[in-house]
Amino acid sequence: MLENESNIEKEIKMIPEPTLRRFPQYIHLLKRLRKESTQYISSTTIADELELDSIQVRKDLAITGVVGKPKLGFDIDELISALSNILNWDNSTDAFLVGAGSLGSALLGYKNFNQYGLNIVAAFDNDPNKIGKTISGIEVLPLEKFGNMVERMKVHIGIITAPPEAAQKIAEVMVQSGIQAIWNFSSIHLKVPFNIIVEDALLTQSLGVLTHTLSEKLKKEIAVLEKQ
Amino acid sequence: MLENESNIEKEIKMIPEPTLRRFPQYIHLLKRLRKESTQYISSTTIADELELDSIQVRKDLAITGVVGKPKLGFDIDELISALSNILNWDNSTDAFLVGAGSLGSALLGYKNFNQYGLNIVAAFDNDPNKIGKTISGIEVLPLEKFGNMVERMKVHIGIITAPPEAAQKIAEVMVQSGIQAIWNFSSIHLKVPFNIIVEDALLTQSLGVLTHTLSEKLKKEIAVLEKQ
DNA sequence: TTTTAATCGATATATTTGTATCGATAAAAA
DNA sequence: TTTTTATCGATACAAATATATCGATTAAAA
Repeated sequence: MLENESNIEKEIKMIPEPTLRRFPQYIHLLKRLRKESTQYISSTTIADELELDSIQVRKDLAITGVVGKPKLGFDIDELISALSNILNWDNSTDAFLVGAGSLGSALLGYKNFNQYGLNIVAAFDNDPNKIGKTISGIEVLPLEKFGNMVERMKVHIGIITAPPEAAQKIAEVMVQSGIQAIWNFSSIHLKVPFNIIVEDALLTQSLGVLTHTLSEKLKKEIAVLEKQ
Repeated sequence: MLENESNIEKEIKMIPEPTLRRFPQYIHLLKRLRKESTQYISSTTIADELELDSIQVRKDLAITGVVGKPKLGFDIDELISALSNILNWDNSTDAFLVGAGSLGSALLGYKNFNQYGLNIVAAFDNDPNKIGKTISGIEVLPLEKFGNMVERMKVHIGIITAPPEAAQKIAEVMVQSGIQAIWNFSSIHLKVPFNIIVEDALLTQSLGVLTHTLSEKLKKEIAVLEKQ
C-alpha cells in the first residue's frame, strides 16, 4: 500500500448507480437460492437467472470485496451479507409516512419492508377523516405533530404518498423537521436542499416505458400484417 | 429525401430509455404549467424546474419533432400532445391485475391511471377469501377465468401485484393467455419469451438506493464529527 | 428601424456504463 | 499425480449517455 493513499479517498469510490440498482436483484435471487441449500454460485448462473451479462455480474460483485473461487464461484452467504451491508438492509431504519390514501395504506400494510431495513413507525395526514384511524396497526396522526416526533424519535426517512399538489409542501415540512432522505411516491419533482436525499419511486416513468413500448410493438405488428 | 430511405428505417430509430423515462416528468410539469396559462416554455426553464441540463432537455424534446421558437421556447400544448402520443397516454388501454393484496388494492383505487392511458378493468386472485370481493368497484375474479377473459376482451397488459413465490407462475399464465406486456410489481425477475414486454416497478431497487445513500451520508457525517 | 439578448438545434467532446479478451487459479476428472 | 476445464478478475475496448460549443434565429428593447 502506498503511504499517501488516504482512507478518505478509499471511501470516496462511489458505487455506480446502475450497479446499486442491481444489488437488490442479486439479494432476492441469492436468498431464494440459499433456501435450496446451494452454497456456491457462479457469476454465469446469476447472469443466466437475471438475464444479465456474466462479466457485468462479476464487476458488480467485485465491489462487495467478496472473492470468488475458480471453478466454484462465490459463497452465497458471504454475498448476501456483503450486499445487505452495503444497502444497509442488515439493520432497521425507522421511517415516517405522510399521506394515508390508498398507496400509503398499501405501504403500511407491506410487512416485508422489514426485510429491506425499513420500519414505518408512524403515518401522518391532513384529512380529518383519516386522522385517528388505524391502518395495519399504525395510527394516522395529524401532520402538525410531524416535526416534534421526528426530533423526538430521531427519524431520518420520510415517505411521501400524498397527491402531487401537496407533495412539495410536505417535502418542505420534512426538510425543516430534520428528515435526511425522502422516498417520493408522488409524480412531481421535489425541490429540496442539495444535502437532502430524494429517491423517486417513479411509477409513472415505469408505466410510460410500458405503454410506449407496447404501442410500438403493436404498430410494428400491424405494419407487418399489412405488408403481406 | 434519398430514394432508398425506407419508412421502416425511419420507424426504427428507438427512443433512448433514459429519455423515455424523462418524458413522464416533462408531461407532469407541462400540465402543471398549462394551468397557470403560460403558453411557451424554454428548455432552460424546464431544466431548472426538474433540475436537469437544458441541453439534455432540448435533445429529449427534439425527439418529439416539436420545434421551438428562438427567444420564446416551445409551445406547451404542442409538447404535451406530442409526448402523450409517444407514450400512448392519449388513448386508453385496458389492463388486468393479478394479486388483490394491499398493493393490488391500492392500484385498483388509483383513479389517476386513466390520465396515463391505463384502465384496469378486472382483478384476479387465487385466494378464496378475496374472490368475489369488490375493490374500488372492481370485482375480484378467480384466476382460472383469466385466460378466457383476456381472449374475449383482447386485453394486452397484465399487472402482477402478487407475492414473489407466485409471480413467475402468474407471468406464465399471462403469456399463455396472450398478454403482450407485463407490469411487474413483484421483486423477482420474470422469465418470459423475448417478444413479451416486461417492465419492473422496481420498488426495492429504489429503496436500496435510498437506504444505501442515507447510510453513506450518515457515516460521512460521523467521520467529519470525529475529526474535529 | 437597428440592436440586443435569449433561445434553439446541430455538431463535437467527455463521461459513464457495458462488453470482450485473456492469463491465472483451483476443483474435478483422468 | 497430471491433465482438463470452469471460473475468476484484471485490462482493454465499445456503446450509450450526458455535456459543451457555437452559429442561426427571432422576439423584444433601444
